[in-house]
Amino acid sequence: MSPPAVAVSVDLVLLTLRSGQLCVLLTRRVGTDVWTLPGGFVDGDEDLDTAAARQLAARAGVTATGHLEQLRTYGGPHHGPWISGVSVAYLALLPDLPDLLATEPEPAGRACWCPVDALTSPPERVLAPDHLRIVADGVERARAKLEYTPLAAAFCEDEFTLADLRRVYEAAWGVALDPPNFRRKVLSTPGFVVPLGRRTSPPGGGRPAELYSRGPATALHPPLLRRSV
Amino acid sequence: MSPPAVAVSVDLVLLTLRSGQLCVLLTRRVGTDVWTLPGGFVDGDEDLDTAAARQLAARAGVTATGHLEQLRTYGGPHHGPWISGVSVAYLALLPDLPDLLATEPEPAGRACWCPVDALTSPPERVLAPDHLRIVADGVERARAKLEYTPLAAAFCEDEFTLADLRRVYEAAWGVALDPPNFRRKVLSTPGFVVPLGRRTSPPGGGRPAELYSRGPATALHPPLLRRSV
DNA sequence: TCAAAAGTGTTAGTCATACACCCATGC
DNA sequence: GCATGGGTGTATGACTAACACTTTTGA
Repeated sequence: MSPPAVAVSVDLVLLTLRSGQLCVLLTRRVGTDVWTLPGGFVDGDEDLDTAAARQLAARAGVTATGHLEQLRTYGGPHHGPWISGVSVAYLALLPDLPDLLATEPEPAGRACWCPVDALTSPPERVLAPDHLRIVADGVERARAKLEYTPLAAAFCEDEFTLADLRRVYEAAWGVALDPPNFRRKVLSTPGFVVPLGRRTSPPGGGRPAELYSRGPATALHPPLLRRSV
Repeated sequence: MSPPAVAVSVDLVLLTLRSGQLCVLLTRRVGTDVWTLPGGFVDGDEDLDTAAARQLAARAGVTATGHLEQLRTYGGPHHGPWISGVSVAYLALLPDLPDLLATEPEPAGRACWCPVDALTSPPERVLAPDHLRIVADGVERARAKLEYTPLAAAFCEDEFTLADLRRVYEAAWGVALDPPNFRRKVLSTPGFVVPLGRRTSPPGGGRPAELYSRGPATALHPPLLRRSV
């Protein structure tokens, strides 16, 4: 007997930082008020990772910058009306893309960056419940990975200051970090960031900050624990 | 147009500790010398998690004890001959099951616990390359999760001593841990283990050790870092 | 009585935290 | 000058690592 075949789709949890808030990209289904994650079906001849990268390029116009990883697979008859068959969720961390809504193919008003805090307690924007679960998993994964990987830099531009990096942690964790200690911690972690030898002036005055780019490390030793900076 | 449909299977990375070695359950394909992970197709009307639990019960005769979580999903045309369509891998951590080979439905010689070190450098047992990748991902996930979750206890029986727990870490990480410091670390982590008030004698003499059971914690604060016990 | 394993005590070194202070720029 | 933010110094406290030592069993 031949095995049962089901449709496989890829859904993206696209996270970025806008105005100090962690935001996720949502799209509105045609003719409804229901917001969902961007995504689409996997082509028959492409890899899952390839399908996710294709969706990311189509939705955000991004290929090189940022980070993309598989999050989790959801599926089965109990996962709600918006997941049919099996859904492979991917998590992407991107720097702020101010011109995103202009470059994507969706008409205006059909996609938006929504602060993740606005999805819960009480929700200011209604998301399909199965997709809400996926967003929660993605946010939790991102928050956890900030601790022991250098992924915070994926939220920054290619060149960034340590204050930029610190603001990523502060926005994602909702805590205030001590700038001097944060600086020491990051610089003492091999391969986290590499200094560029140039400086940039902060808006509104203040001493120019050194510029850094992402380092070669894939894990942080020691980790930057949430309660220890 | 209707979306392309593919077959979805669930594959299990079943880890346990045997004689102080981290081992994975492998099955041999009929009429070949190729070893693969146990698994099977997902039924049309069942959840992915349900399908994984069903496979686990069928393969190891286990339902209550141990830990089962989704690992990752593999798929696409470039993932080798042994994955057709999409494969959702699950990771299970189990206590040593001495009677496993007797209770499973496979005939003798068709399934075995294989030390994970015997799969690499140089391999003593040949595993399908795509499945080797899945095993590596599962082992890495397990090793990492020992640091910041109480999952080490999933490798132990329902009642265990701190020495049992310590041997899990030592086997998984390949390091020797200082028993006094390990004891202090575990007992000072709230919810990791709960004392039962009873004791058991170690084989071959020695002071009886206190018995513990798994605690309610789902994460370790602070984590039990690999280089810090 | 000896070996083995559990458990306690202790100390030196390391690291995190908090905060005082200095530097460099815009206004 | 003064506000603002970047960056350095430093002392206190907490925690880790290493190991000496005691306890309790089997042989």
